[in-house]
Amino acid sequence: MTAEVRPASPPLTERQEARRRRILHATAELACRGGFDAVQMREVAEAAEVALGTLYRYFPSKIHLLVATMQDQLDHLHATLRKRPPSGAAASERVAETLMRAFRALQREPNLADAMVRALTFADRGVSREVDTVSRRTTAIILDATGLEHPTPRQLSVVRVIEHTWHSALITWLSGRASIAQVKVDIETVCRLIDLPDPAADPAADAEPAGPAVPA
Amino acid sequence: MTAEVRPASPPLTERQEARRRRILHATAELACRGGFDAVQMREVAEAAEVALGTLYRYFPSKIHLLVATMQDQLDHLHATLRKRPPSGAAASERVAETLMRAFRALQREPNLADAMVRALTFADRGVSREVDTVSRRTTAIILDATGLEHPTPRQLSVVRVIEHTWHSALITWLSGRASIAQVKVDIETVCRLIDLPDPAADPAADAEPAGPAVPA
DNA sequence: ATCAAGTCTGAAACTTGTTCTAGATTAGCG
DNA sequence: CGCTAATCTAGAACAAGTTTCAGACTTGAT
Repeated sequence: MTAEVRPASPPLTERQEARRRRILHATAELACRGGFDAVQMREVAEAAEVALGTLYRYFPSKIHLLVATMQDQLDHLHATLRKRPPSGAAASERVAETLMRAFRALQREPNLADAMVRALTFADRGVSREVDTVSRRTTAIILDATGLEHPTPRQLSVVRVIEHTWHSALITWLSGRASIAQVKVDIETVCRLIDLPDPAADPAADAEPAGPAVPA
Repeated sequence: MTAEVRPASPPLTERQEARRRRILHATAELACRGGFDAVQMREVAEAAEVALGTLYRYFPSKIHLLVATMQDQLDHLHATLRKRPPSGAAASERVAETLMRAFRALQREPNLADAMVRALTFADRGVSREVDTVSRRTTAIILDATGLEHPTPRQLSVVRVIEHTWHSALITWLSGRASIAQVKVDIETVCRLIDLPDPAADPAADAEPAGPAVPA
């Protein structure tokens, strides 16, 4: 619950970049077998061949580490998705298709998914910045799928709702409380919101347009 | 990650019931100042005047304890809500009104909300049963607000999506990444799904109707 | 090449959730 | 009442996240 060293990351040397990569790689490795609990800081440090203190210098907590891993994986995913854009006619279909593709990717490594998603939702205020980065990337993926160039505030809210559903549905699946089929139905259900017309004037829609409300 | 003693709870003696109450009360107390981190098992035990081992006999983990606390609070809430049912004309308005009332209740004790919600989303498979109870109570509250007597599978999916949004929006608020106004907009946005007509035939809608998919 | 500042290592210590043990208490029953 | 099984207590012990520290190593600038 400490650590304040964000104000613009100083450029890393090559060896440092390599260490960072080794750490993230070891983390994903351990997460793939065993999930959240199997990612133990001492083991990550050992597998990445860095001292425990160094691991904590790079990632100030286990949660930071796993959220950073998620950022990493999201980058891969976004790149993959760009290569073959969704094919549906309606925006809602394209978004649902995109999310189901992401879902299938997560199903391939359910333990890794477990580790990343649990970290994401367990993160407290100290990890706001990093969680927000993940959220912005997810938003970007969804907006890409909609094809919208200049989304209205209402549409942004719809995208947020889709993201909420996405995260929470993942959790219920990971904790064994919902089936894959149910997640699919829920995603398709929420995506229907996209195609709804914007009501002309709704004063509630643009209270606090976007951007996080992170306190100093 | 052990403990299997659910198959019908044996009736508790009076003293046991009292202990259970003391524990839940102490938990809520500690949670109110300090949130999730302030609920420390040793402190709960001390405040409730039971031994640590006894605390663990009643609630096999901190997560179980906090989820049970949430069940407790939900009961209060549901009772309160029944007294003054929502007044909106459309089902979507009534649900939004109900959830916003619940939200305002949580705002009164944000630390307690933090403890309960974090526990809920962090819970792993070992807590499925208890989390599912909370989920069913939440569903009941929402269905009450809709006024629907015999919801269709599609409508149940909508209710699940609303629940997803509710949980996830709470998390973003608790972690300081969304304002109260944003949560309000998101809730109102997702509630618009309720008033959508049921498309006549959608084969996806009734794959795996309801009920948790908890493995033995 | 050399010095200062910053970084990395290894190891121990500390915190808090969880488990375990031995003995005291309690509850139900004949 | 007296017995037995279950429950409760106090406290130690263990596990994993986090912090700390002394000393070795790098880096960058002179």
